[in-house]
Amino acid sequence: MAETIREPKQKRSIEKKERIIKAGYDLFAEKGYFNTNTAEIAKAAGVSTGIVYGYFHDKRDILVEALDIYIRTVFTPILSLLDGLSDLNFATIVPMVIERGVAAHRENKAMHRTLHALTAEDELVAARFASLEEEMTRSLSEKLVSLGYPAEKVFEKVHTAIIVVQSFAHEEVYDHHDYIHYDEMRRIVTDMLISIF
Amino acid sequence: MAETIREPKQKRSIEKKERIIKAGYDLFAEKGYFNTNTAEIAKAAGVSTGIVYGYFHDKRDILVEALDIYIRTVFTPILSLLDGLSDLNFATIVPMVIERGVAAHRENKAMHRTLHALTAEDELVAARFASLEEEMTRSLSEKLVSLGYPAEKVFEKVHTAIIVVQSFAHEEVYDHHDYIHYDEMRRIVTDMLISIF
Amino acid sequence: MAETIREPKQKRSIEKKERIIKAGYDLFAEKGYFNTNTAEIAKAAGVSTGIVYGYFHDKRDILVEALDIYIRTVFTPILSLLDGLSDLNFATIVPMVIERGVAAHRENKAMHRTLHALTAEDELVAARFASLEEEMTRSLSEKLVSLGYPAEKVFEKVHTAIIVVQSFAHEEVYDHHDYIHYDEMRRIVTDMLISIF
Amino acid sequence: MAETIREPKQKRSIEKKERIIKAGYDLFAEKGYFNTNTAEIAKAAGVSTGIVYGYFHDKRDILVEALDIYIRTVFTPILSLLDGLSDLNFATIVPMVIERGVAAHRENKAMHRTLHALTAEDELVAARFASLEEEMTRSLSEKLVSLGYPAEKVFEKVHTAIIVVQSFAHEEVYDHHDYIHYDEMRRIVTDMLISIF
DNA sequence: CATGAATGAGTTTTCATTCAT
DNA sequence: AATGAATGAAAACTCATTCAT
Repeated sequence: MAETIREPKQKRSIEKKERIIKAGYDLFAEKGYFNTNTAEIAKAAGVSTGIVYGYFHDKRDILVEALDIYIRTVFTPILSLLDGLSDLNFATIVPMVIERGVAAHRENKAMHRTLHALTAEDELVAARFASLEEEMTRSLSEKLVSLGYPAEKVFEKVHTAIIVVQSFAHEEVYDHHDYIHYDEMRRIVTDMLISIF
Repeated sequence: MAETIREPKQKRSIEKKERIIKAGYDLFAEKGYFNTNTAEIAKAAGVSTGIVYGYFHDKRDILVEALDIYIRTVFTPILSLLDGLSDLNFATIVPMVIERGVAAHRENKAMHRTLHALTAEDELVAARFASLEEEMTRSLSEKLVSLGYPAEKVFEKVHTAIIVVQSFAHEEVYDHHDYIHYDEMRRIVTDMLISIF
Repeated sequence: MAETIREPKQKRSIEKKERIIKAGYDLFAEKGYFNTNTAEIAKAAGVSTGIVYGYFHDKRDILVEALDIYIRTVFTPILSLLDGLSDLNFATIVPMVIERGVAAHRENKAMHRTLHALTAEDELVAARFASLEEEMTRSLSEKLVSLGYPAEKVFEKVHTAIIVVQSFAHEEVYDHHDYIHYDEMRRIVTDMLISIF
Repeated sequence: MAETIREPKQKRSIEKKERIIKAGYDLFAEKGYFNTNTAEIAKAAGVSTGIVYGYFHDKRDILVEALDIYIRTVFTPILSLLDGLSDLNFATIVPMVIERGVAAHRENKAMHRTLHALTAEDELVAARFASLEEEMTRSLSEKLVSLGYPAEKVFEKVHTAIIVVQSFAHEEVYDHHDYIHYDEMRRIVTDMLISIF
């Protein structure tokens, strides 16, 4: 009963599964998770409703796989940003990271919002989000330490930086208030973060 | 076909309406908006399902009113924090504000999460959240300026401070990662914010 | 969640609940349990699909209530048959009981079949059927003993009689084979049962 | 549009068809007809879902073939029981037949239940069951008459015996009530049947 | 012959909203 | 104003059967 999920091996099937995830991703992003139904996803993916349940346990399962894609999309470029570095000039690094963070938000605008939202209604999504943050914090911290940065309080510093970048990116991408000059704000945030390190 | 939402004048009615909002607030906070149905709200409020629609247009309307309560609950104490001040010693102010922000989060823990989540599925909620931030930024900025703080970039500074405090409070209240020492992190955030002003 | 079942107090509601059970009863009897869906039941009862779930947990719940009706219908007349007796003349009693048993079968023909069938797919139904038999055996046995019949092996005798009557009734009502003269067969069964007592 | 059901001639195919019937038999017996799906049957038989429709018209067709197996299984040993007889000593025959009937029930316990159940939802199954009984009655009657038993009412007597044995076997195998001593009951049934002949 | 992915109609169930009382 | 029974559209999910490979 429970194990009727197909792990597609053939190329055509893999493509189909990915089409479903993509359709789910787009629809969830556009209309929100609760405003999207499986029939729509199937239709958007160009498959029947039935086969959706051949690849996924249920609707939430699609979301979870979409979440993984999202995480990879957002996480990887930020990490790879530090790969090329040999010394630690935060006056250069911080603006780059902020830029990348904002870009990631912008590129996945709607999905970020939806996924973030689900955090309140779904434990599993919340857990994955938390572990994404953890992984980012750990990876970045290790990178810094390997480049000679003192290990003391490095987790706390990096974690603070991450939530600040996220907040700012979220702010700039979604909440865009008229009374704020975002260039100025970005400069303030940048200086603030440099002051940590 | 006139809109038939009552603006209850009598005390008994006002109480009843408030009981419904309170019940909605608690239930939404506990189980999320989509996992709560109107019958439950009515029952928890001790009224009939039908009369809910005498006081509210629809289910979302209850949410919106609950949102207002939330906003008042969170907003007022932070603003009043600055009321007693006569000079601007940020080394004192910043920790107080952070403390207040975390407390507000803690006291309204679940509701914050739910409301924040709805931001992605509901335009109106998103708009109210945005205007809450705007109002806070404006009020606080004016307060600072009236106390002699230079007006230049004050909106941006205050706004940055607000989102940072929010992020940190959210972090400390919900996401509580094992690998983070929150005392240290709070100190880092405090210093960081002081550095802005 | 689980306790949203209405226990209707008002006459109109009780009637409605009974209409649903009756509709279920008839439809299950006519087309079988698995070939009947809730929408049909609702339609036949002249109610909406939704309200069915106001009165019953699920489709099977309707069946269970129908089963209770069936049991009462079949059981009561047979028991009351013995009520008027003051002495034990089995040459009179046995034909009467057979007659009543066949009549009960005939009157509830299709439902008996369906209910009996469900025994194989549903534990609860099987259990209720078993306890019906138990109750019948006990009641009849007590009755006989109170009228002076020796208590020794009375359960076994009565139980045997019950299953024989049931089998014969089932046979006569449903399976009606051409090569059998049912008058003769009934006489054989009658004599056979008299021989027990 | 010719009917495309294969009548498998090759040994491998015949085996495959029989594996499907066997799988169906076991699964239907275990979980009931409606709670078993064709994919499960195919999997249990070690074949693809598609090929099932190469050997059977539809799901019910599998059931029908399983029914035939069941009938042979139950029918043959009882008939052969009488093969060795040369005289008619019912005091010996009746207990043997009862014993065989109970054994057949016990060995095909679950399937009997399922098949019997289907009687209510499926005409064809009902018809086959009826003709099984007819065949048994006729064969046994002929046997008896050929051994010198008077032909008068022999069908009715034999048929009565058959349904009684069936009922008792069903009772002993499935319904096993605590308040019944089955040894005693079997003795009662035995005596009762001997009294017929 | 064989595979197993794909179909899509059909089923159960929920729930925001309405309405007779 | 108030009740709570009633509505019915909509949603998630299943599965017998077909079909491209």
